[in-house]
Amino acid sequence: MNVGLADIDPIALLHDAEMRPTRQRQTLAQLLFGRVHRHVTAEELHREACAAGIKMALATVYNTLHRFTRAGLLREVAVDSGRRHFDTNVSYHHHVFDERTGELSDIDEGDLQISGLPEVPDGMEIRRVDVVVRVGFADGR
Amino acid sequence: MNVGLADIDPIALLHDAEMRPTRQRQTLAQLLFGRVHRHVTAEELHREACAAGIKMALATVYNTLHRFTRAGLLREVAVDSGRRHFDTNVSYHHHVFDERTGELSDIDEGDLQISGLPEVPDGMEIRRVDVVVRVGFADGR
DNA sequence: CAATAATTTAGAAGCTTTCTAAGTAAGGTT
DNA sequence: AACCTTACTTAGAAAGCTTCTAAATTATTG
Repeated sequence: MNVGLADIDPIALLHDAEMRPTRQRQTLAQLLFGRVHRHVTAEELHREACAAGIKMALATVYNTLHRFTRAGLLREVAVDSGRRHFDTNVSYHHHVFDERTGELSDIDEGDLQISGLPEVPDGMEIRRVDVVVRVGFADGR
Repeated sequence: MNVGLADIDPIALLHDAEMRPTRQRQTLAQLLFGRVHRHVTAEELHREACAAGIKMALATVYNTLHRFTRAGLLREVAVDSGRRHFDTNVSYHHHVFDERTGELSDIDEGDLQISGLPEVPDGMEIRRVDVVVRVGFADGR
């Protein structure tokens, strides 16, 4: 349960997403989908790619994160109003956000349950439900 | 339920929040707490204040929103990673976010229920739980 | 009314994200 | 391979929101 992913083939993954298998995208796919599920921001992922020796423009990371999201490989999570967070786990689940560290972690599907989602008007649909449990030190800060 | 607030006295409100009753803060308090519950961004509130004839620096609006939040008069809602949203309704409730319009609306307390909130380690506490139901057109865009 | 402390302000600065236009790489065809 | 076409990457600029700074103003206290 949620321990990891099968080893993936970045080229096949990119092919399925109808994206050309460039060196940059292969690197990012490897970093994102290579092992366990992850939560990343563009900046973090960019730093990792550079650290791995594959320098690329930050704009490329942004472009790729958006393409992956559009392809259903990533899901965006609205946690803070400063930066965008992306989650490789696209199945239905919710999050804990640690306000000290800025770290995001999954709540296993089924642990947290929601009932009473509102009706939406005809022609509209629920796109996503974000539940973020924000935790911090009990003593204020 | 949730139709409005009693008319407030901005000076008393500011006094209770241990904030000096400046003209700017009185104006903002009036706009925020004068009638029904509201969701605002700094930019919106600033525009309203200017439209009401009380020009003030955008920085003042930010400062005041933060002070009000710290005083428990406002609550921040994490919905989009571009701007901060503040809600005058600080009681426990959740939100619907319309992705077309960028508008935020309340879900009445009790309509949407959550169970199974996670345990947090000793010394930590749950600061806030944000539930945002994101809606949009059923046909993609 | 003077003295002190808090607040406001304009503008600059900071950050994250997006845009632009030019260069580069990939895929398909011969 | 060589070629053509289209997709992708890139650096840098630009945009958008928020915070900072230092000086001027305003509120409070004695």
